[in-house]
Amino acid sequence: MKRVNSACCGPEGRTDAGGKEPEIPGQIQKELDALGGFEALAGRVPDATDLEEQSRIYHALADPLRLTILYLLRDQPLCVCVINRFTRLSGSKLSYHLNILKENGLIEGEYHGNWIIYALTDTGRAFIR
Amino acid sequence: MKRVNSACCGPEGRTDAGGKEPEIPGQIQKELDALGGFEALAGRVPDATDLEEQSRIYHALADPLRLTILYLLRDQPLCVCVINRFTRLSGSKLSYHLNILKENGLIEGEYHGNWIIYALTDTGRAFIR
DNA sequence: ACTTCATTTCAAATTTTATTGAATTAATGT
DNA sequence: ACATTAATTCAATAAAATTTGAAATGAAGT
Repeated sequence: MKRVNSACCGPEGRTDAGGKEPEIPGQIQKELDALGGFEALAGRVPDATDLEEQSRIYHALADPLRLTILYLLRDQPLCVCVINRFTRLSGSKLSYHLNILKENGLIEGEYHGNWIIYALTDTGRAFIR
Repeated sequence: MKRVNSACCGPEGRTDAGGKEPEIPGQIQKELDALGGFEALAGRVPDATDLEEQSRIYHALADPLRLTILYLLRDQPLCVCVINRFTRLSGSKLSYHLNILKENGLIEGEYHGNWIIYALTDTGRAFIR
């Protein structure tokens, strides 16, 4: 890791005499204060529900196989059979990954006769260029 | 983004020794043909390297704690000490998550005197609005 | 050199996620 | 009702990610 300016930005005089909290370097403290101080940090972070929703979607996207499926569906809906014929996965494995994509709102599936046809949702489409 | 015929036909074989491919529903087959047939599917899927890179980034984003850190860094760089004071995580746990964000190019850190100051990279910023 | 502070690294334990193969459901046709 | 095909579900296992606490590192001050 790059190391820079060892002398410059120490903590300036503020002592936290009884304090157990770690010191904060002066430059950071200054920028923090300019933006409303430590307390204002909370306002920049989405609430827990929101963060969990976001991270669930990212988790669904975090696998090359699942991304492959999404790209396959980019231009047209497909039955599981075509996806399977392309990926050569075992049925249960493919089903497992399709389900993760579905549960997290990236694809949706619908029976058409004997087959299930999967298609990207709008959410899914937003991630596939 | 590069799209190349690579993700197809991986090492996982389906045990289909009888050699009979599953049927494809007529409507899907028609749409498939209109877009170049089954063979053209490969061209719509990025190559394996590309997919892995994408999924590594999504994995880094797939955790509420790590998203929290990214949002904290949205408006200014911060030392580990401030992030820690906000999140109240153990040092090693925080370090673990910072490292995942760093390894995947979402943040970068640099020593300033006694502290390490982390900041969003351009890549990281692209995901935090 | 020694001490302290901020942070990281390591190894072991725990938790979560993914893979496998067998069994099951759903739809269609006979 | 029975057989066939498409796809899912289940339970067990394997693999990967996360958490924990202790020890190590790097920088600055005494």
